[in-house]
Amino acid sequence: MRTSQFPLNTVKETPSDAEIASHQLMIRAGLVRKLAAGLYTWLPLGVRVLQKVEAIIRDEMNSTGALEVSMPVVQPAGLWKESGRWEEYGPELARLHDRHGREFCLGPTHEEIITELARNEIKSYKQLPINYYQIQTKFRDEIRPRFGIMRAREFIMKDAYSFHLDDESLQQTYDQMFQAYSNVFTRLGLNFRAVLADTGSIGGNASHEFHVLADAGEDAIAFSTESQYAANVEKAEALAPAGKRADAGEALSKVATPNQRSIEEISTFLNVATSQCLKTLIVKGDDDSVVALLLRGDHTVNEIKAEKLDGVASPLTMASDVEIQNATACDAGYIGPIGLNISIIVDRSAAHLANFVCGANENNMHYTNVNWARDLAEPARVEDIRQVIEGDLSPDGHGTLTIARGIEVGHVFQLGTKYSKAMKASVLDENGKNKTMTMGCYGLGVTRVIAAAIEQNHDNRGIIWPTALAPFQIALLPMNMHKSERLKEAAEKLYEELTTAGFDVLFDDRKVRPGFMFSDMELIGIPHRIVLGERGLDNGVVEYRARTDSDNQEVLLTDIIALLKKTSSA
RNA sequence: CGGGGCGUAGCGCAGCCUGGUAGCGCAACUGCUUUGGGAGCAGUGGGUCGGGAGUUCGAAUCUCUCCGCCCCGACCA
Repeated sequence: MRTSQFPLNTVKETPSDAEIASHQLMIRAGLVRKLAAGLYTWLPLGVRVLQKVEAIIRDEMNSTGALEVSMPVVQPAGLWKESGRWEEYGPELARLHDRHGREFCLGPTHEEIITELARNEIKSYKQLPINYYQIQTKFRDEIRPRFGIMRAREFIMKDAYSFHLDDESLQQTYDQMFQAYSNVFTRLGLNFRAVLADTGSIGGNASHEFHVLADAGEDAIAFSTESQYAANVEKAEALAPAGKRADAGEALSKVATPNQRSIEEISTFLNVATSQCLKTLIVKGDDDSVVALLLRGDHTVNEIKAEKLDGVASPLTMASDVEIQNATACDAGYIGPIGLNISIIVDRSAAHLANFVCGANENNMHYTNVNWARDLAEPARVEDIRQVIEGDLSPDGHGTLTIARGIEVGHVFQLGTKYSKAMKASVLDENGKNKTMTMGCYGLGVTRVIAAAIEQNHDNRGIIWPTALAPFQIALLPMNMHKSERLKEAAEKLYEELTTAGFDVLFDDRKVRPGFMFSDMELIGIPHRIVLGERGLDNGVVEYRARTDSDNQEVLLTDIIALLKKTSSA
């Protein structure tokens, strides 16, 4: 491709409304343009990248035997009412009417449609298992679209849905999909983790999210330093600290702590570590009651874990000042478990504390050297209610946890019969009996994975595409070609040879200055660059430089193709 | 949804407080020069100042209203 035929819509200035690197670079490199909040147009360069990703996904999906279909974006409300999601889904589901007043929605996902297809087309167990997939545009009316392509309202997703007679078959396909996803992300050259996800109320045996590790990620991931264990921070179990609780030391004492309310203030004022303080949170319980949650001072409560507990209101809600006054006779900031007359739930780590500091249930007073069993009863109810932190023991017993941010780019899920049951999708089994099919679903964010790849691969000059994603493999840059017929001939010849050798080449035949070409090619992230100049031509050499290199390398014109074949396959 | 901010040329912004008829840089176009890291000089074109209403002799500027966009958000205990 020639730049004279393939415009590069690059911009030098960083758009003011782009926060993260991938968003800025996608605009600057001319991959996308914003149309409205959360809506983007893909330019020719961006489409090439999209197509690369889609090709890899198709390749991996097809090799598992999955079958490509294409379902409508506009979906009739009836099916959503059947599944119950017309009511379940909030305003994120964009609803509309046609000219006859019939109700429709823009598909945020396609479970209903595929289940409708399956119940009509699949009658016998002999047709199972089957796995349908599509690469399709989705629409979710996000509360707050942000980060460009990363959290857009309209986006492209590969979604697959498998149907089975039994759970064993589902597990098999699930494992295949897990492997296919790992293959896709590996081929795309991404640093990713398969993360254990909560199967929640929908049930099923397993669910994994695939996350690309990047600082701009919206999710925090905890993963083991030594094993394959990885989980969303919200879901990672916090084990009790190892070893026995320390023995009680000095006697309990009550100290004045005027105007010292927060853990940080108390820690500084009394010169004790925050991990030696006890944090007492008062939250709403069932009915009109309130409940105390006890945590170590350096830990934070995990709302998801806490609100699941019996006696705790869901969603987790902090008690009001009035409720705190009624329950404790002191202000927030001086609450503690000693003499507290409401039900108490103690975090595992807090139950392991000895000689700790806590509020005295009296304004401007705290206790020090507090010990369970000696100064107050042993915790009656110990639960895991906190967020894991870096360095915690890995829940699987191997290694400790590291915490990194991740961008969710894939999710594989054993759905079970949620949709097939609601929508009566069944087949006849060997005995001629009706049997509800069991389902799996497997999503992969096509547009998001591109943003994620850029987050993970860029520098101050622009994008550094992994080979598999690059819109072009090679940038062929002749220096001032318009001034030298000899150079033009050599460049044309090399372009021809490279193209014939099977490379995607971007031949910069614009009449622009060298620096301009270099900057453009670096911004759009072409992995390999060949510079042709008059001087080199005299010696039969060109300059080669990989996007990741900092120096040029002189290569004989006759060797360049062999070199590129070697480096691009390595 | 709540809170904060922004909307002026294709892009990035100034002007607004204190009303007097719109400017800077980049980009675009033309010419000359230049030519190995986003060139220089000269010139040209481009604006319903987000929309509407109001106050005023006069509104980008003040008031009201609508729209669009961006950012942040429920552990003080």
